[in-house]
Amino acid sequence: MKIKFPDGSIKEYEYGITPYQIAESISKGLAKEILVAKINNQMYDLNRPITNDCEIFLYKFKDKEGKSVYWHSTSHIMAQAVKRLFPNVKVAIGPAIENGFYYDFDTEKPFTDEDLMQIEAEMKKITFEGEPFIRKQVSKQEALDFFKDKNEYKVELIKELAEDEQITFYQSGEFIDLCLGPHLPDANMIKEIKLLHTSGAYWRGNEKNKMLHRIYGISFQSKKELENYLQKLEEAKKRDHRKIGKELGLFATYDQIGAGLVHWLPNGARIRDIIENFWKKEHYKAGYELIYTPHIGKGSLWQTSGHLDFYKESMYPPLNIEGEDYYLKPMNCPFHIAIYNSELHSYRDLPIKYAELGTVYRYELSGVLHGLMRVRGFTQDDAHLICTPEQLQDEIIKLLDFSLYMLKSFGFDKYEFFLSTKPEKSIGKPLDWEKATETLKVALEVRGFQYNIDEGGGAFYGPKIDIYIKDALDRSWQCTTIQFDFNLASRFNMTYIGEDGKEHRPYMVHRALLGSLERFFGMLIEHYAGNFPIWLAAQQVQIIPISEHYISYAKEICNRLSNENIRVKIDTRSEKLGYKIRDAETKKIPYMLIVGEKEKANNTVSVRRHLKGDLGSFCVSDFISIVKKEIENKK
RNA sequence: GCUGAUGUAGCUCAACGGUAGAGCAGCUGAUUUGUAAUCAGCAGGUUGGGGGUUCGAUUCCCUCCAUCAGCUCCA
Repeated sequence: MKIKFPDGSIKEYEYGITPYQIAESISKGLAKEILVAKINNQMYDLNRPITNDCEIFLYKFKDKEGKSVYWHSTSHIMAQAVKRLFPNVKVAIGPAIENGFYYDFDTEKPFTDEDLMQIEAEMKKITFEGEPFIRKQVSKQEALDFFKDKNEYKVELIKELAEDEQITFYQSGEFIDLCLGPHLPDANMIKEIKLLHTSGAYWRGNEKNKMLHRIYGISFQSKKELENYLQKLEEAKKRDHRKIGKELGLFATYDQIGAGLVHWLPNGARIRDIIENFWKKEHYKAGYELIYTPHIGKGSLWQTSGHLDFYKESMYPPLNIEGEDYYLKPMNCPFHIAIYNSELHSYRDLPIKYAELGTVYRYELSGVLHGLMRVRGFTQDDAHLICTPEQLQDEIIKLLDFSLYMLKSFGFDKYEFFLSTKPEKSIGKPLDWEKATETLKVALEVRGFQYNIDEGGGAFYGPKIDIYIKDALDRSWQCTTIQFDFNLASRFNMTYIGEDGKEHRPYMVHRALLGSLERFFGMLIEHYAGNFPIWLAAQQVQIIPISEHYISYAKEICNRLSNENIRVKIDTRSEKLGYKIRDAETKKIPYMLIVGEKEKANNTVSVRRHLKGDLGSFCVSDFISIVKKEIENKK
């Protein structure tokens, strides 16, 4: 048999050789590390004989494929442990996920933390027993017979498989499960296991189905890796915007006012003001007109826009005013279109770009609300771009550039692009959808951006490009969305007068760059862990007089900085220096200026940088220019 | 919305079927300080809201609200 390796080399092997033996023939080290193989695009267990000429890939834990198998096998071990401890529990499905694995169980009483500890201990026992994972091929009938009367979930899964499909069972010890595989050679390869938490999950994600109990966990090959992972979780917890938001007085929600309704506290509001000012300035520069529109509008408006047909479940019930229904706006588009339609437009006026920091209200299920990330009222940095067909492609490319410029300004420089296509529930002609999708695609390709396609993930009114950013912990967040919209233009009968003197239909693109100010702020907080760059910091400088004798000198400095538009305060409390420094550090104020006898005599300040410490003494004008430069560079 | 957990002072947390306690923050006073916590005193709570059981509830039960981990969905 000829076997081709990833480097292109081809070697001859005996019929029936296993991937493990092949790895062994290359090196003992490799054999020790590999977890799974891909044979002609099919994932193979390491001990599954190869019976054809093929191309082979071998995967280790560091590979996505390796991790996935490792975690999937761990989920089987978990199911096995659960079956040992709770024999009446039925197992449903248990895949590997991005970070670890889960398994869903049908059980009367949910798992407690003590149960998790017990299960974890049992899993350790199973890994010590080290039984091999054995792959068994069965017919559909055999499979059905096996699970009949035992487990309706497996029966349901099997029934959906094609008649002639190869069905496989995997057995480890006494535990047999329907499973496509592949798996690790044996349970002993799983070294470190941690069960993380439990939750409810509907069978097949459908709320009409029975609620199952899910256990999440993760496993690694070494204690160190597990510790690193847990540490990363800790780090994420420390950066949680909800925690930092409370500590720094950035934002709050209140029970008595309502869930998901955000209050921007003075420090957070100051940062928002800075973001908004920057945003407005850049939008004017980029040729946008800023507008403001109302928060409610008549039902007929939302009927025309299609929102009442396609978006009603996210809208609040109407307010009845003088016999007329008014709805809180879930989007800004109809208002922007009304402004456009209020006068006649020549092709010479286009493109028209209306931008608005528009506050919208959407009904979100109470269970999904989350800090600033998922709320019920939020402000989109919205804009609608209305242009001729000729301008379209160019405008989309400009938009991509503008988006990235904005994101970069806030310190985000890693992106992922998603192109979302026509969903099932949609309005508009298929041909329009095709054209729109193509325009977005071309824009991405012109800029050379790699992108993923989210099939059926578009909005009901058009295809879209979403940009996800990666933060300091490498987590992805959805930010920019650029959404095509052929439908509203025709629903509201938008037109412009062309060169030919006739009416034409313009194209419309709906976009939000930061997404929503609330979510974006949440991302900023977590990205910077609350240590905002100086241009964003609510307070930039804290002046700390060493004792009351230096307050007047401190005030002098404070005035000079204030006059330069630097956000500065003085700590006049009669506390020791260390106390005031600690306080300023805790508040994450970028610069502390310590002033005492020495500074007063020499007309200087002692500069301490947040998280960095003492930088030595500077004359005030030098300090001002350093700070101004830093603000200018958005560092 | 659903499953499970949680809700005690501004914050972090403790305690209990017999009307709640600490640290930090706050206030007052003393101190006048050199790069991450000076000392002392004071004040601070309808134990998330409502209802029930009980001689007595903050504790047990019900219900509502909110939060957390998920399911589902999205900016």
